[in-house]
Amino acid sequence: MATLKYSRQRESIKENLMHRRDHPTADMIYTDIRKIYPNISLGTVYRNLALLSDLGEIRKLTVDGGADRFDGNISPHNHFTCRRCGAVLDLDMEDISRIKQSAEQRFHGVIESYSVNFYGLCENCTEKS
Amino acid sequence: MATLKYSRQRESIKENLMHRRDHPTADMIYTDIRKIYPNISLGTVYRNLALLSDLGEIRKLTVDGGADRFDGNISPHNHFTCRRCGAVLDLDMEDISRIKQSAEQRFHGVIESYSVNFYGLCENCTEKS
DNA sequence: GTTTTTGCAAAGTATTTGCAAATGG
DNA sequence: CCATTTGCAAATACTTTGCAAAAAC
Repeated sequence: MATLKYSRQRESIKENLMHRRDHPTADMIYTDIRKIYPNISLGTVYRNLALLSDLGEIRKLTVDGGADRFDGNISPHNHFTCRRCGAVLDLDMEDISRIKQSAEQRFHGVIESYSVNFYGLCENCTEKS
Repeated sequence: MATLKYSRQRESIKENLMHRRDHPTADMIYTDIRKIYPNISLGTVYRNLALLSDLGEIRKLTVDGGADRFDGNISPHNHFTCRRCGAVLDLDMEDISRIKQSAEQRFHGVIESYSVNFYGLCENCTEKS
């Protein structure tokens, strides 16, 4: 049955994710939440991130190099990862969802989702080049 | 100066990658190469894959869930990953490289590359649903 | 009271690295 | 010879998991 029960840890994790725009790793969230719940464990953070992601309440981002990132913004949008500082940023760009239809055209199977990641140097790191 | 020296292990790894279309993980390549060089170590496989990837002779693919994949085909193309069997397939689809310009339009930084991954069920797994 | 969630620690993957020996040029 | 590469093993990074206690309902 797996009825879902409330937990303040989970609530706090979601809350944390909703109020930041930096696409943190599980560990970054853990560090942050510990200021409120000093006894929370990293395992609990991972468990709840997986659960929230399965529920579709948050989004998990797999980017090149390093740990997975998490995003409280589930509306369709794409990301940029800076190869120098590692920052993961939202990209403000026109809708490209037609690439899904484009991929489906000659594909024999079911395409359920897709993810687009851009890489390069962010504004900050470009200046410091 | 880091002058590049020949190594049959590296040659064999590249050769292996060039003759398969299944986007293997480092470990899959390791298993295969050991039939030819039984003493090769997994570390050597990882080192050479990283080197070849840095040289631009092969491509490293980071996909959701699990180990990185490697592709001997460096011409621009996109991939599909099956959530059931884990297979990573090439997608035969129209050119979508304009999404890069689209992303650059309002972005203050440098976009050097991008990767597009589609997810769902492959033909085989769709039938068995 | 029963079920879910937690904290802790240990285990499980995936990948990298230090070092002495082997190989390449 | 000198520089690079290798094999091996240990180390690291990230994530999952077993279990008894705590919290939710």
